[in-house]
Amino acid sequence: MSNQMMTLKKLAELSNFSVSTVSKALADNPEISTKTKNKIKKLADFYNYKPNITAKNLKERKTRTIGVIIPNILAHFFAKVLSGIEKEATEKGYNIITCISDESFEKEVKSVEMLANGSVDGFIISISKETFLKENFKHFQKAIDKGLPISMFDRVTEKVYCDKVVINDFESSYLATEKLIKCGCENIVFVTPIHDTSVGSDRVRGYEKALENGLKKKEESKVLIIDDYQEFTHNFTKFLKENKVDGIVAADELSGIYTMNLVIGAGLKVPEDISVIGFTDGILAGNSNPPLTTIDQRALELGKIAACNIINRLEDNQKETIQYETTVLETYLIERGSTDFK
Amino acid sequence: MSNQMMTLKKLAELSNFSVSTVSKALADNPEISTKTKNKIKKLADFYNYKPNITAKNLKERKTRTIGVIIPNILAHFFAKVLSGIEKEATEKGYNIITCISDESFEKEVKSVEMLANGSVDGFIISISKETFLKENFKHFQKAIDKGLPISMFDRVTEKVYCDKVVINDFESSYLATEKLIKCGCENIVFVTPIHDTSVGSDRVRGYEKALENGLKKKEESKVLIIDDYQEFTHNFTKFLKENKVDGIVAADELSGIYTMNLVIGAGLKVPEDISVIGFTDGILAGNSNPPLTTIDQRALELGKIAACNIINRLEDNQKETIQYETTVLETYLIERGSTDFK
DNA sequence: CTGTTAGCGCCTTCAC
DNA sequence: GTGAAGGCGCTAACAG
Repeated sequence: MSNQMMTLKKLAELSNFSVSTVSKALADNPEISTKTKNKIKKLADFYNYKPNITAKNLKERKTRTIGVIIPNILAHFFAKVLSGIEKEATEKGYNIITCISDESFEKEVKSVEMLANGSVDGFIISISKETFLKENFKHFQKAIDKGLPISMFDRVTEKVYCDKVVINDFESSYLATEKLIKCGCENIVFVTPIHDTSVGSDRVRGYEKALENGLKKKEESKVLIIDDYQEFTHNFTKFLKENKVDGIVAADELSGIYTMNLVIGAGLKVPEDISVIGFTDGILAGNSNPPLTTIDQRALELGKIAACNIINRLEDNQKETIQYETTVLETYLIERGSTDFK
Repeated sequence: MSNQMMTLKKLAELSNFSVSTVSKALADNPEISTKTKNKIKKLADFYNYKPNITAKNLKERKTRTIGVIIPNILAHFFAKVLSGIEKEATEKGYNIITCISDESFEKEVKSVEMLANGSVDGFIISISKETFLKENFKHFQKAIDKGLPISMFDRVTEKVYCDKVVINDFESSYLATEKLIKCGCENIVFVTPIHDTSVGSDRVRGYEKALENGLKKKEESKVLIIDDYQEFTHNFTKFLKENKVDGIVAADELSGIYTMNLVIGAGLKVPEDISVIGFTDGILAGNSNPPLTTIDQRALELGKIAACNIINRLEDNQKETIQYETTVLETYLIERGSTDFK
């Protein structure tokens, strides 16, 4: 904030009115005469006066700013959700302060605590991996107890009572697996870099259920967890040699593309030898070779709804009465070149 | 901001000390006796007291918040720069408010104006396409005149006098083109979706200069501008049929990948028939098929330096004396499968 | 119609 | 050692 800003006080001195008259005039208060209003408005305009937001915030005890805490911004999915949030927030006159937890519990806690000191009116959060591992959600509860509502998206937990928006991960994963089964795949593996998260486990369950229902002969599910891509490269290539695989469901976009490239690198063909489906309809999926069939994660809508949820909550006056809601978005399959009927 | 926050005043009532004593005690002011300090600190701890940032900001006339205005967050390059900014800012105790101009002049102006009312202490900006087209940079100058410094990155303009950080776009593009010439390419086209920007025109110049210096026979440069990808798909496919092309330099990552896919889609081989080089070492380039040779744009460092620039400026007291600087980062070529010696 | 006063929460003289 | 007072910039209740 600079110190050469025009203030009501200076404007009052310049115009020979009192501070409150100036304030009222600029607010178009009917108490003030048109003549005075015009005089003051002209002056304010001339000096390019803009009311100081910080002072206004202090007075009104709100900031019209939302804290957004996401695990990672390099994943296209989160970038897209963020753009959805930003758009909605801007339209409704809110700013967003973005913090990246980088999948770290500690950073997440710090970000919440730091922003809970009056910097924001509420939060939009997608939970970090480490937080799921620790099963420690106290920092969220503390914020809520302080009067700062939270709106969660995608990675959520039933341990915290607040508004949430997710896609139907179980069904989506079921759908993807079923699609592969219909394509004739009989040895389908599930690849996941997000095994510890809520969405990760829902997607595994959907995959397993689809196998259980769909395949004639009983086939055990195979879930390959990615902690480190280097390591995975080695392990998966080995796995491909030692096991029959004809279908892959990947829990996100990058792992889908990455796995597909490993398959191709191993001399196999996609989709002829192995079909691949990923999650998130991002920039990778549309531009890979072959293009990746995906479950659309509806990132923009997730962001929009998450923002609406928190803003409604903030602007609602009888806060106690409204129940918290979990919105579940339906998804659909976008068929591209990485899957095919055989 | 919630209304159930602990304040100095409440703490004063609870402890039977005055507000100023409580304030001093918590600030570890030596005037206060150790006994009182301990008593008050314990109480503050118990009630999880955190000083209200807004009030502090008003008092100190600063926000420790930086406004970041970028054209687009879905491009991996900008997401990466943003993560670099966020990291550096967080470490130095600053928050960032992010606005996405979406390449629109109007949104950019609005964002600057809105944040210039006391929401932020300064700006980090990468200029929108439309702003370059309009050649109107007054909104930046106004912010600076108000005492809000600006730090620009990547897309900059010499019309505004402020700190800047860029890569050596001319040389980088020269390098990329030269590389193709060394590979034996003789019909190299330049593809650009950012023709109107500073970086866009520098890269075209680098390409043209390299052609001029490197090719034996005089070959005219061919710059294909992408306004709309749909349209480009049609035009470029036609262009490929009607013209001899054996090398492509793309001004960013997506256009590189996209063009490569069009080449492959037309039945040609990369790199055997046509070599391709793009800009930005992003997630697309590393995972395409073949992987794309690129000029690394050093996004993380750009973000870090842009953040350092603005923070140094904000924390510097004899503002007048320090000259504005433009930092130019060297780049390097990351060779992958889309180029090859013939 | 206009001005005085008070207060949002914090910090910082200055007085006791 | 502790407290009272004033002010950051704004708004609003209350006088005049």
